[in-house]
Amino acid sequence: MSEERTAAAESGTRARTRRAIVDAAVVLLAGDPTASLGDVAAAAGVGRTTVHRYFPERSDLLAAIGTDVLEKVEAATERARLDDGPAAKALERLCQEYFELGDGLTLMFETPQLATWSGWDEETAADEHFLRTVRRGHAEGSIDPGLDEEWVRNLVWALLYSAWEHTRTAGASKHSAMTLCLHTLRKAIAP
Amino acid sequence: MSEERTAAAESGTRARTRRAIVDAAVVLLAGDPTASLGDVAAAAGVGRTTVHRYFPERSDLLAAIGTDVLEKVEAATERARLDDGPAAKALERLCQEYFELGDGLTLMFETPQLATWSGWDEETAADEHFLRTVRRGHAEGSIDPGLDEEWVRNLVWALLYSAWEHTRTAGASKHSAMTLCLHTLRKAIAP
DNA sequence: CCTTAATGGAACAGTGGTGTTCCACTCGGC
DNA sequence: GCCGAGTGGAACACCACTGTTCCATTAAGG
Repeated sequence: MSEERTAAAESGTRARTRRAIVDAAVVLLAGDPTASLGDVAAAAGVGRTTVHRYFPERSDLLAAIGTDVLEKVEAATERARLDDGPAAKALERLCQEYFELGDGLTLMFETPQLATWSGWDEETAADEHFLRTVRRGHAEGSIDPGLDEEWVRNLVWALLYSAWEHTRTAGASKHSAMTLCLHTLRKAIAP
Repeated sequence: MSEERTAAAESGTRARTRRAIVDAAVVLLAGDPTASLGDVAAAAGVGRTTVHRYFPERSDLLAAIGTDVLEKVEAATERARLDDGPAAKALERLCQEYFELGDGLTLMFETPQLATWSGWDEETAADEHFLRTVRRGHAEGSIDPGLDEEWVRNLVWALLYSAWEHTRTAGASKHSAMTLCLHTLRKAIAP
């Protein structure tokens, strides 16, 4: 009973290789969604054959990436403790957590297909929690009631994406980009 | 002296066909940047051969799209009369003009390669005018001096993209999306 | 140390988009 | 009605990526 299970539990080595491939793919595909599997393999430092061993088809890799990013989003959402304190402050904390997703941010933003690939067709727990928090902000008066939930969600993602791009193009530090992002968000959602 | 010139002047029919192809390509590629030339031809209602007749290589079509969108951006920028009145108001007018770009907006936002394809490698007149207006806003006190020009530019594009997406996903009307966009921009850039 | 897991590389067939050529067709205007 | 510009479609070679198989080599780990 040391190993196997329904689908999980891989030998340490395999788990590590798998991670290397997924991580490399995230970075590479964020920059160029059409990158070939050969490129991914090279970036991950493994042979193309190995990539196919772990992900028989391209779509399998995409699905794995989707699941991976989703997990990170869910984890970040939990860390933000959305139910604590004023809703507006909660969204700021969420921004800081999400910002750590880095290139995963770009993928989420420009490749909504990833959503369809992996499990989450409909609303995810994180998304639902987000929208609920915005409504709480409307009720308690810390978020402009003129901005409906979906718009606030779009806004937050757009700001995060902009901030991430700002570090890549304007060469700004992650910290200063985050400061601008939070500053802008705070003013935008204030009643 | 009825026709030809350095590069312009096509027989009315050719000009119309050309437009149909470029317009269809903008809409199609905004939705899926990997769409094949066959798809573009079908969307434009012409044969694949015809597409190649006008644009020998795929990159030629991309360049044409880049030029086309760029022209529209420049025209929209002029219509916004950035030098009139308070800079903050000028940016709001610019937003409204840019919003009319529709799918061109998506392309500009997620396909910065288009910039490289066509002529404008470096700063364009529109971009320069935009940054100058932001600086004017800083000086006259209508724009938050804590937000540097590049960030404001990123912000405006991100808001526009979000608003456009908002009409496509949340099914919002163009008008309500624009209202949210302007409302958010106004608060975000206020000192 | 020795077995097994894990890997890399070569070689292959299949696929889909690309770019080209050629020819027949159809308009619109003279 | 005629003519040529403009077009569509078929057929073709080409190429990059994909997905598969097989084998030799390496690293892990008991």
